[in-house]
Amino acid sequence: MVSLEDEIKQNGLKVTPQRSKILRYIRENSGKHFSAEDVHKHVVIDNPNIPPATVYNILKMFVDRGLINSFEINGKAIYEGRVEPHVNFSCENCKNIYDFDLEGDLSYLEKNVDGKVISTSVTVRGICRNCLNELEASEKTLAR
Amino acid sequence: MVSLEDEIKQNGLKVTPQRSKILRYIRENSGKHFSAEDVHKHVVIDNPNIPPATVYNILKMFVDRGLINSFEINGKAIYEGRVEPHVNFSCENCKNIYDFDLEGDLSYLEKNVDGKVISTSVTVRGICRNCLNELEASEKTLAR
DNA sequence: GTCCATGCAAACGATTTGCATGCGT
DNA sequence: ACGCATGCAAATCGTTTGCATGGAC
Repeated sequence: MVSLEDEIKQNGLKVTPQRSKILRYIRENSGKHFSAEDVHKHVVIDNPNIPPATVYNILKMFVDRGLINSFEINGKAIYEGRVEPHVNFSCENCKNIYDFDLEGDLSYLEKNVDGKVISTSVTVRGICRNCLNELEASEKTLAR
Repeated sequence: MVSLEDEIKQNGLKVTPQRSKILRYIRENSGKHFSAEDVHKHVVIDNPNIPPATVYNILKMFVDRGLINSFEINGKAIYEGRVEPHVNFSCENCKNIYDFDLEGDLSYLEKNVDGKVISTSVTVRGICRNCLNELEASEKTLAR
């Protein structure tokens, strides 16, 4: 069994409490999505002096090493523990991000790509089910 | 036949020279990718006083109306005329973006999505063919 | 002991906002 | 003529950089 600390070391990085804590947080919430600020807010609890810059650096390193995944939406980088391709659905209304699975064996994503692939993200902008329901409800109210 | 100006009008927007020029530029270079700054540089030729802010506003409106597509990479918004889903391959080395086609009927992308889809982008980070070749060549040179 | 990581402050760059003027309808 | 669009300046926000101190190996 490979610990998070081993993973960090195996990628040529030194193990520090900050790095362990950040990787653990993202990995243990694999279906969730975090901005750098979200991660900073979490690490600050145990580590009151850690500046945002350090969190930004650590996150970027983890992405470069493939330890976590990231994509950008609404002008911000979003980090997640799920590294295999899936759909990140971004709701224009509530700004939440939801994961959905892709169909099939995923090879269709990279079949025509000429070059070396590091990571693949599918981002869908739209209106989520919750917001659709609420918008529908408020339209009915207005129509009364 | 629907002109670009008609398309703008049909989406509830007023037609102005700035808007026509921007939409035409992006649509006539459908396989290319533009940052807001790229677009601004082009419009400024005919329109020396147009501020970046106006270009940003126009681009964002076009995306919201589905007239063009956009995605974000390396901290910047990128605009393109191709609105149907395809692969945007971003080379970490040369920073160029290349289009590749997706396989099949594309329904696999949104099959599991619960909500209303506005747009779908597939972004692949990697190293492009050109850079792979150059990197390989320079490794051989070093090994001599 | 050496080198890399952290902590901190300041800078940066892409984008947004507010407001007066101008133009499309 | 009305209302939205443009032009302009300033502000905002996420992120990056430079440098001194501290901790991992």
